[in-house]
Amino acid sequence: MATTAPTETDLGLLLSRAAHGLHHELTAGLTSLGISPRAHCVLSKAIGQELTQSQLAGLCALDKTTMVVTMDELEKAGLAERRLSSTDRRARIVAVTEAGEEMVARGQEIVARIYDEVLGPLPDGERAAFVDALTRIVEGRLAEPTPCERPVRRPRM
Amino acid sequence: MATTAPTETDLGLLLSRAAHGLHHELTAGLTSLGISPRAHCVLSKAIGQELTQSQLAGLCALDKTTMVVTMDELEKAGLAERRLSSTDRRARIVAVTEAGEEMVARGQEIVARIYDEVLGPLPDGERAAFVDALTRIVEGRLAEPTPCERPVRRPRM
DNA sequence: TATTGTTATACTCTATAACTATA
DNA sequence: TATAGTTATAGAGTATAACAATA
Repeated sequence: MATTAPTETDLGLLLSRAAHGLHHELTAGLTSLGISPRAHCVLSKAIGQELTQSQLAGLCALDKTTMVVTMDELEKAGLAERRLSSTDRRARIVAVTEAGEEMVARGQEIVARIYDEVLGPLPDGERAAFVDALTRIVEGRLAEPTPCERPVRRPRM
Repeated sequence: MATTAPTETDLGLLLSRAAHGLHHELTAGLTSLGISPRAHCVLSKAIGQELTQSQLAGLCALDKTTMVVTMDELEKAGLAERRLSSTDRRARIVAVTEAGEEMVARGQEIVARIYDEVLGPLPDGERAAFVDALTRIVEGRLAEPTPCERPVRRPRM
């Protein structure tokens, strides 16, 4: 009957399931607004700022070509605009429209509720500690990725 | 100068970056053994067990067709075999070969080292709490995904 | 020469659908 | 009728490459 040792905690699987599960919830929750989690993320980080597409891509961990696609969507939906930078004529500043600000506001409500539900299993006192720990992990060893022959693609957002 | 409120913690982005970052490290670390994180995960969970492909797929959060592909790889590499179940003639039991056991042992060393490095930014006392919290989150609200018209694909593994 | 943004396209990879065999 | 596994293929979506404009 001696089955082998109960597989030790699989951090990779845990994080993968958590990220995918949350992404799923965000996708489901935001469909009522007709916006993707990625578009919402870009929009919410651009609001009230004067960021170029590449700066925004960096903040959202997106490839620059993926940012182009995202901006195309946002512009077509009238939620954001590309404006010429006054200091660098190559760059485009991402400006959020009024409709975009409205969208972010409504999106944030949904997103905040989902975050709250997802963190629900943790006692109040532990939530901040968890998010803080996760932040430190992301900014730690993972911030300087090991070079890898076969590039590892970003997950869907 | 009043830039808008510093975007509140973006749990989605954090988890996405953590999962992707770790996946990247695992991929880079395991290339020396010629095995993918997914194959290692399947192998490590099958070892010493008598699990069918679909049971294993459930444990590893894989689609059954993805499991077929993975098993094809593992079998071709001589790391695992499909055996007929003695109780259900439809099912295939995943058996890990000796070479497979050796591979898991070597892989676990690498994976354990990477986990240790990734959790490095956390003080010793917090690591277990973090993993525990993450586990509860995954087993909480995220365990019963909200129905969603547009199915959200699993991330790459 | 390096960088921003764009376009077009190639590639990776998961999921769907259809099917067989068995329960 | 439902499930395990397989095959083939569609489909989604990110990354690569090449290019134009500018720094």
